[in-house]
Amino acid sequence: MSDNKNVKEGRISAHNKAKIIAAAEKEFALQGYKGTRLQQVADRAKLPKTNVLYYFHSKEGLYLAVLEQILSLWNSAFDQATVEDDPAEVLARYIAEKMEISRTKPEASKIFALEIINGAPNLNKFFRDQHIDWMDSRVGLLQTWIDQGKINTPDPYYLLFNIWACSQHYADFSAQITELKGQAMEKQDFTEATKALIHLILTGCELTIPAEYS
Amino acid sequence: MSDNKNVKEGRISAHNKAKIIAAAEKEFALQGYKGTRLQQVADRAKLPKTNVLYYFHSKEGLYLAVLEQILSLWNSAFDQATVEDDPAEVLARYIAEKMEISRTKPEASKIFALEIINGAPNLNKFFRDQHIDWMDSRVGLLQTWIDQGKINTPDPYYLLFNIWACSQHYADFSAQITELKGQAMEKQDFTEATKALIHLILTGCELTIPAEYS
DNA sequence: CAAAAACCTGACTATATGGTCAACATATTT
DNA sequence: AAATATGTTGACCATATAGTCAGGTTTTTG
Repeated sequence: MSDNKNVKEGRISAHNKAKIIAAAEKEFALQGYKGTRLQQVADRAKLPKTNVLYYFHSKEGLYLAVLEQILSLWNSAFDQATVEDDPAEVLARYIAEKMEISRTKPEASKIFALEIINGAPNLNKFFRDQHIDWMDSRVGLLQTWIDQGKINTPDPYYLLFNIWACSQHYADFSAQITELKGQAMEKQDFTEATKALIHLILTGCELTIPAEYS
Repeated sequence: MSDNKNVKEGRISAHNKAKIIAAAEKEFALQGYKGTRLQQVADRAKLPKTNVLYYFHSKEGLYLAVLEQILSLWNSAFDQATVEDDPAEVLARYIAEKMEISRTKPEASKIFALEIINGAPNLNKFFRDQHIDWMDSRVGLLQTWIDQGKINTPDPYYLLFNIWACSQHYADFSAQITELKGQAMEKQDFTEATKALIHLILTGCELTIPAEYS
């Protein structure tokens, strides 16, 4: 995972890698891949630029390391859901999870968005196949629920796309939201936005909203 | 609008400006501002790079011209809706319009998204104020409908954000959607996606879906 | 406590790219 | 048909930046 045959296993200073990746995450999210300057990453991490290159042999290597860490955020309780579970519970929890990521990891969300807008040239390397498998599996589950008449929605693909779209939006478009609401969203605002989204999606699927999410 | 005191009103060759802007739109959408090379814009427009600089004195000038054109897409029938109108009709039509823009102008949508992810440094110059006014007005309208019990949703802001999020998603994340669905969305797929989204949002607001959108 | 491995970094380089400029070409006006 | 405004372009430049390298320091290991 993290030992991209870079250096033969950094011991004490794997600490530095973390600092650099954290700094790089912020820079990539704000400036994009091409717009990010290694010098700025180094400055943010309070290390000389050469040190950054020492751990990650190239800008691309650094970017891939950042991306790899970001993709781990896709893991969710929804992965293990089965037909036995309650659709309303599962979906509400999934939406809440996604919203929580947007709140706590907005940079990760932005980098993911930038990558996809760019045509996902790097994601495909180590994400594509498992992502497709995951999708097939989850679409299958949702379709079963639809067939059983438990949820009412025209298409499981579009349902998932719309959930992702809305939850990601609160991270990716935070600048616009801040302008239009007059101030940045706080934790409390996210709680309300999450409730609103769960209300919209579950009601939209003719599901009853679980008590803990209403 | 288009005569940024650049050149004293190009006559025959305002034609070139259009060619350059169209080329730039594609490049900026795919590569981002920093990632876009003027040479590539010029190549795509089949003109020498110097000619691009002749019409748009700088890369930033070109970008702003592109952005300005994109922002005109925000105009919508929803702008003129009043309390008298039928909320279901108005919202369904608005969603359909937004989806149509995602289908026919994906580059514009992507550039807008990139700009906002970047913190909207340029949008604020000539979009911010009117955008805020528009939002206040439309939120007011929706709130009236909510108060009248015509639509059931917790918050007009989040309703609009979620509509934008979903409709934009089909343009911005087309690469991911193509991977997961196995092929790029065609016009017919957009028709289905639009129906699915209208179903989700209107049902989510406890509105009846107008016949022409079901 | 050596020796080796890992870590650190200032000085440098190759290259790419936004932008300038001056000479030239073509339209437009009087 | 001058004269003037507008359009065209190759050659050039200043600058920024990813990446190299050699010589150093610190840490780990036997």
